[in-house]
Amino acid sequence: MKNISEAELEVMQVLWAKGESTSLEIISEVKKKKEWKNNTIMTLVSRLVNKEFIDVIREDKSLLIYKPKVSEYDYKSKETNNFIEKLYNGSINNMLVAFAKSKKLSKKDLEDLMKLVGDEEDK
Amino acid sequence: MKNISEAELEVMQVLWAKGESTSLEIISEVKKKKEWKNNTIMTLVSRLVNKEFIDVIREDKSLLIYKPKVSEYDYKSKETNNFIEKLYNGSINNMLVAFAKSKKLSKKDLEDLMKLVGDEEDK
DNA sequence: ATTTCAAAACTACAAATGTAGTATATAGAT
DNA sequence: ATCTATATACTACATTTGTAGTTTTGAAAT
Repeated sequence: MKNISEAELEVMQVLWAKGESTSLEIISEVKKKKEWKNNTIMTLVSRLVNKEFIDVIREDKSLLIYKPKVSEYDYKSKETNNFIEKLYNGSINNMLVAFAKSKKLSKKDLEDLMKLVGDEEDK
Repeated sequence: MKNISEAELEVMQVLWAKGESTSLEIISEVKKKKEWKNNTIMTLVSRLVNKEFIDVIREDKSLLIYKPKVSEYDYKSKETNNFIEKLYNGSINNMLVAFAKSKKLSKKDLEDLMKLVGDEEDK
């Protein structure tokens, strides 16, 4: 599978949030965060279509509709695993240790997570 | 600051682990993980020197010595924050929730971390 | 002093990425 | 049927990255 570049990710985030969108909606959403020209944004869209991360649907009249082909969860967990592999030798714990030390992860954060994990493990 | 590319990171990991190395050592270490030509590896080194992630020291005779200019911790935390910013809206918790759900993070992992955080917070 | 061999420097080139501009096609207005 | 506005497609170009090959330099051997 190809990669989603950093700029392209901005477009995917919109599609994941909206489920699907027209070019106009993508453009207006992306512009809330980035000062990119319409053409720039549409170039990213079309590259994502080529890379098969987005489906294009022609719904009868006029405007095309763009729809993500990969789920946000699938893509992000793959990426996250990759990231942890590269920087932390594959151990999420290595990573968290670094964060815990820098105080960016508090006891309370962890307690909340414990609850969540507890619930999930019971299921 | 510039970026360390994925291939370049392989070189930095060696330098971080060793503290400093000669070209020969870098090459032999990198080759333990990647099937790259010597020239390829040295290209990465020289790009890192240009990007100022590595210092070159000419220690009297012959072989140059390469030394990291950024600390592993500094670089990796910056990168990690960046990553979390891009994918998880800046919240490490968002990320952990995803992992907890996929069971890649167990209750025991979290308990271990709790201890660590506890210790650190006392200091 | 000359030769040789390896380290270091420099050059190369395709693919991916960021960032658009230009051309075309077509729905809607007249 | 023609014109117009703009959505969509296609082209462009500099930079970064992956992946080396070629040239130069200088220490060691003879």
